Amino acid sequence: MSEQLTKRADDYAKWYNDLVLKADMAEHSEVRGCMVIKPHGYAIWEKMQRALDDMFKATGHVNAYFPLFIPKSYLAKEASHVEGFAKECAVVTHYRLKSDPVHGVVVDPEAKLEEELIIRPTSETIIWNTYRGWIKSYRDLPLLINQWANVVRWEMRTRLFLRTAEFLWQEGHTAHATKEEAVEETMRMLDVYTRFAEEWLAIPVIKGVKSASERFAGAEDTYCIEAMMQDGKALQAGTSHFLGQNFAKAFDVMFTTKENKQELVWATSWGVSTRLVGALIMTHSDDHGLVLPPKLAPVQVVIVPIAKNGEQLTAIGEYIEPTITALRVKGITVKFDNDDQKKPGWKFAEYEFKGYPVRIAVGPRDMENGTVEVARRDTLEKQVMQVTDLADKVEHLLTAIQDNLYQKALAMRENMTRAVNSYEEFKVEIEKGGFLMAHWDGTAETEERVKQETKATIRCIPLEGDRVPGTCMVTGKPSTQRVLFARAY
RNA sequence: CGGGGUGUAGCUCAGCCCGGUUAGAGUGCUACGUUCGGGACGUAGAGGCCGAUGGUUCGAAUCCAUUCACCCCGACCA
Repeated sequence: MSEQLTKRADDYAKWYNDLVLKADMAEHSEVRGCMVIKPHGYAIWEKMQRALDDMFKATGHVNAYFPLFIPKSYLAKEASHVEGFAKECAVVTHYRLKSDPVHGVVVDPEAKLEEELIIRPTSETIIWNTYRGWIKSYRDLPLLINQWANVVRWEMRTRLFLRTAEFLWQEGHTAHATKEEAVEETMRMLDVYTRFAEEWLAIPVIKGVKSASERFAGAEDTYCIEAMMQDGKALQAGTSHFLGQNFAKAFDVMFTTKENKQELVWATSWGVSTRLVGALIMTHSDDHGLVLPPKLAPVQVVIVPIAKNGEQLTAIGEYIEPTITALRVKGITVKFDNDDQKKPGWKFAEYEFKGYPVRIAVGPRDMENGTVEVARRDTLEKQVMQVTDLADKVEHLLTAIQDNLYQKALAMRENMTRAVNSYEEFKVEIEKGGFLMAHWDGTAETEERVKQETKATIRCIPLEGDRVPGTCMVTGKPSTQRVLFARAY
């Protein structure tokens, strides 16, 4: 194999980086902190978008698009929001260049903006400023809007897909007449993300609420789904915020009730990003390369003919054609790789590395026997199958792979999740990685101390499972339930 | 912003300590032939301002200074 991949056990971070680059998903751009998402990576994101967008539509949302540029003053209107994002905003100060004999082009000092624009790190402010004009009456509510967009957060340190200066995401922004409706919406979207993670990404997640210090800047409550990567670190896979009336207050968004009273609107926002591509990689992939759950694989089944010459290739094409048709009728994406420039062995390695879930090899021997060789990427098992009813068998196999990936990820998480009862035990256990369920007194001081001393943070206060009270592992004060601690991405 | 590293062929890198013909390898690329059930082989070829600038020197990929870029580890964050 010419493309040597670092082993996970040797250096997990390097393995991840190598994999992203060598599987042709993305590369570093010339601009620091930014990446080029290449077709194989982007196709995965497109599949995610499609599935999520359908789920958003099914829950009553519509798409719209708001500007990339936000007047600087908007950000300042919500106190905690500005505090959260000010440090990482790119700012546009001028609107024109002019040619310069020495430097080619320079910023035209004459073209300074009256009010500087920031490039959105998120869109709450501009959206709520717009909503003010849209919402007048209870009849205008609820307003359920999503946008697919890019955002920029000037990060000091970046990693492909997991953290880049610019990234792609969706952000839902909804407005409601009552607190109850807004809370309900927050939870509904958290459930949508949970279903998406488990059914599509094949990643089991823990639903929870963030502690105050991890809360979104401007939210009353931030809910999240937390996933565990193979190295035992946590990764936040989605968030849903109950924003209360904070943005309505900041942007003066009032509506007239049935009783003809003026009231502030209740808000939510929720989002997932291209970081999910990173989550996908770090959950399922192995030392042989990318492993993709069938539901998100751009191509689910690749067929590699093994032919000595053009006639054989044609014969194989005819032999397998009914299967290809039958697979496509089932909505399964199939690629018949009849490129005679590349050899079968090369193709095997290539498709394996890029994570195609199922590979079917067909050669002269198969045509004699009425068979094909079917290889599954998740287990690397190969078996010879009769070509009869092959499409049905492959369909079942894809389902089995999807299920197997989820079960494997779940088993891994279960193995690496444990309850700890003392801080001493915690300090030892956290070094081994994984999720630690421990009692916490609910104070920011204790949380901060644990973070400083162990680098572990409270990922969330789980909404489900063990909710038995106890005493804080650090201070011994009362705790309402165990919370999830981990080191995180 | 601290610490470490790397810039030489499309890619991965050697050469640099100890300056000296025409700067190398593997891989990829092009052509032709033999091959084709796990990244084939042979033959012939194309491909480089050695990151940039300035010094030292008869002579610099190599020594010195400056500078730029990127990567990795930390602090900050989705």
